[in-house]
Amino acid sequence: MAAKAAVSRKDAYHHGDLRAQLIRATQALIEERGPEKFSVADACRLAGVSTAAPYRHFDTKQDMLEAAALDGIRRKYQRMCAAAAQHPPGSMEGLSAFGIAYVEFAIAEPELFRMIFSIAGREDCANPISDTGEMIYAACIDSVTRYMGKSEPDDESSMISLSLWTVVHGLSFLAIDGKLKHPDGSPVDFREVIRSTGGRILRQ
Amino acid sequence: MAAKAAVSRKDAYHHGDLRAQLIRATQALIEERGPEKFSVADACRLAGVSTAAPYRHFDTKQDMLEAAALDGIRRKYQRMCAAAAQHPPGSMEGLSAFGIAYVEFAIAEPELFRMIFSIAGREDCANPISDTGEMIYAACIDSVTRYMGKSEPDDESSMISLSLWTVVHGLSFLAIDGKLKHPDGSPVDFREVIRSTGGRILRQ
DNA sequence: TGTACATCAGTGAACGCGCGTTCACTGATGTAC
DNA sequence: TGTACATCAGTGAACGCGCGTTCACTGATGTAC
Repeated sequence: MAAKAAVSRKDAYHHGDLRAQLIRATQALIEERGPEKFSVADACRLAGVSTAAPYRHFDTKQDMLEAAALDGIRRKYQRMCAAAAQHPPGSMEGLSAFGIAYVEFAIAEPELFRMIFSIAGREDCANPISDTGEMIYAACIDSVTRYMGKSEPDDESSMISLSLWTVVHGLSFLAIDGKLKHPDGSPVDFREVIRSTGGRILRQ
Repeated sequence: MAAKAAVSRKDAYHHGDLRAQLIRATQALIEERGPEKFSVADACRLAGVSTAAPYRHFDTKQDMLEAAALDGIRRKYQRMCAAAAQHPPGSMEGLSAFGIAYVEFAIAEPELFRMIFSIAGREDCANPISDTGEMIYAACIDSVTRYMGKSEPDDESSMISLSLWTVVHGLSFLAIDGKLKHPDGSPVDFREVIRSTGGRILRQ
């Protein structure tokens, strides 16, 4: 699916939403061609504005990319929380849903998923992207702690959280790299893997 | 550590090794500045040759990047095999060493590690990078099958291999993104995690 | 061993292109009176 | 309600730059005789 101009030039003037729209355009282009090929000019074409317009909202190209990544991880966090909220807090089902939403986001927006982590990994100092990542991890530790019937996180619950995160993170990358297959080529259901592996880790 | 010219212009002439040297330069630059910032011209400066020289060995910039990734995954495969070969075939220790070498490669060359998988994941058709990945996975299945005392891989041994791969792949990304920490900030020893989680998965 | 020559693997200058960014500008909007 | 004006958020033209790639070339090497 080729990206197309979403807004006519006329409507773009003072529409009050250009920042958000440029972020969407950036994300769409990254998925379509990869972050290496991304250009500010392309994002402008897609949003239907002049190439100077983004500089009212972002300092540099790098800022645009980081804003796109930040928007991505925030959406991811929201979806994970929404999925977990369908189940009792601290339940096995809630934890599974939390992890499943993690992998689903990676599958839905693989290039953005990759970019989120390569930015968060490359930046030395604390930044909003890492902060949101910390919130996700904190929510995981909290659920695990509740699941185990404890009032405060301890070494055990945090090590278990790390194991769960490892599995979910690993599954995400294997899924978007097309490796989640049985030897005969049939697809592996990552939800099943999360439920079974997650169960085994939690029950030790 | 800034990359520096490794060879004087004089020596570069007909040195018979320019292809390999450009690959090393490409890898060094990717680690230093990230793949987005990589340019053919920079690689030439680092190798001490003119900007036209690479075109004796590569068709395009993209070819150079792919050659760098292919060289990377082949080195990784060799190191993993060398590490596993220190232990009896099909032993727990051999499997752990195999996985530990996987994560160690990711930690040593994080940007190359990322690039290997984003190229392998993005390419539709089979390519040499994916082929090498398949060899690594096949070696894992083989070891697991031996460990379980079976003569042929079956559903069980391949599912266990997938779980092990998930853990090792996930740990690699968490490690290079600086997430392998206890809540108090002290580092988590990924070798311990591999041995313990791997043991639990293998023993079910 | 010496010479002629084909081939290989570089050089260095040049190219056109698209990019990121800047600038003076202007049309649209909201508000004070 | 109508008008004047400050501010906001765009335009469009332009810039200089560095890039990927091409080209005719040339020095070094290996080989046939």
